[in-house]
Amino acid sequence: MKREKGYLKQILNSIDESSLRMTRKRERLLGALISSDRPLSAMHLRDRADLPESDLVTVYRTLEAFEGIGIVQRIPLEQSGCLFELTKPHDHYHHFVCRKCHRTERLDLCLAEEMEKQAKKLGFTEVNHFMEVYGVCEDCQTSCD
Amino acid sequence: MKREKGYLKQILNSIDESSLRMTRKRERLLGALISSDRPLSAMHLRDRADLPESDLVTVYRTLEAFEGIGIVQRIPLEQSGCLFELTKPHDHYHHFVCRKCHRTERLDLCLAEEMEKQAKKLGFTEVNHFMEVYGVCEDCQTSCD
DNA sequence: ATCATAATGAAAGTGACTTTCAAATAAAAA
DNA sequence: TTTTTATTTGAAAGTCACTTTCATTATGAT
Repeated sequence: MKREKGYLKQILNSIDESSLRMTRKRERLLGALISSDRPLSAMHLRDRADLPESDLVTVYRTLEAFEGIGIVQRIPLEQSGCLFELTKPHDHYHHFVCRKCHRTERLDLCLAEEMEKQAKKLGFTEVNHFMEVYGVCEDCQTSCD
Repeated sequence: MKREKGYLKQILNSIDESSLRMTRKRERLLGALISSDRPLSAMHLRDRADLPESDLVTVYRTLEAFEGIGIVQRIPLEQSGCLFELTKPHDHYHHFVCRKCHRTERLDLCLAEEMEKQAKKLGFTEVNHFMEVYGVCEDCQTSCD
């Protein structure tokens, strides 16, 4: 998960330009997102940000707010739940997700344009898309269970 | 949602070849799937099959069983829940899904091969993928809410 | 410092399944 | 046809991942 130069500055700018208030908790959560080299669940992010157990609700609200201003992307998991990752503002990615350990790799492939074209032909608006690939990563193949 | 000729016979064969027992409830549910021209939720399918409210659990179990033998596909919705549709055995499709009315259109586009190739390069096995496009269909654009 | 707006915390609520386990029923075997 | 065996069902409780409510507190623009 390589990040471009200037990436963080862009993220901070997005926050500044939004109406979001930067509280201590949000700073910690942002730090947790920045420090992680992979998408994490809300619960893992709460732990990584050293927030108390009861703050899960704040984590969800903050992630939703960050998603709203385009600096966080949500990766749906196969059965339920999702992971969150920091993105270059308003960018988006697709992933390979290990269904055992939830390790992810970015997929350098996106059909956005082709799909939007087809969607428009069918009369759909406000189009977005999900495309994720699930499998079992190398490490998990050898471990039993 | 055009269905090929011989489609139903293939589905019945799949059931015969499986270890699934064909009960009255399963027949009704299969009928509900066959008679619908679009993917439906478990609840809608229960209603369309005229099964009592309490039989939702049976509907889920049957859909899971049908999915297991490859004659039903699950279409995840954006926020939570999913729709189910009958498929040619072991085939799969991608969709445009209206996020208001859940009307779906098939998308004649799939990156399976390209993705599987990339997945293998990264060491992933047991790969599958999900790719759905969400938007608002023509009918829902004019209705308020 | 004031104040309008936004964020937080505790607790209850929600939706969509999923599990448990005993009772009923299919299909296979005798 | 009658057993036998495995599968299916039904009712009820449980689970998971959030989401809402609402009173309290904090932020940041003026």
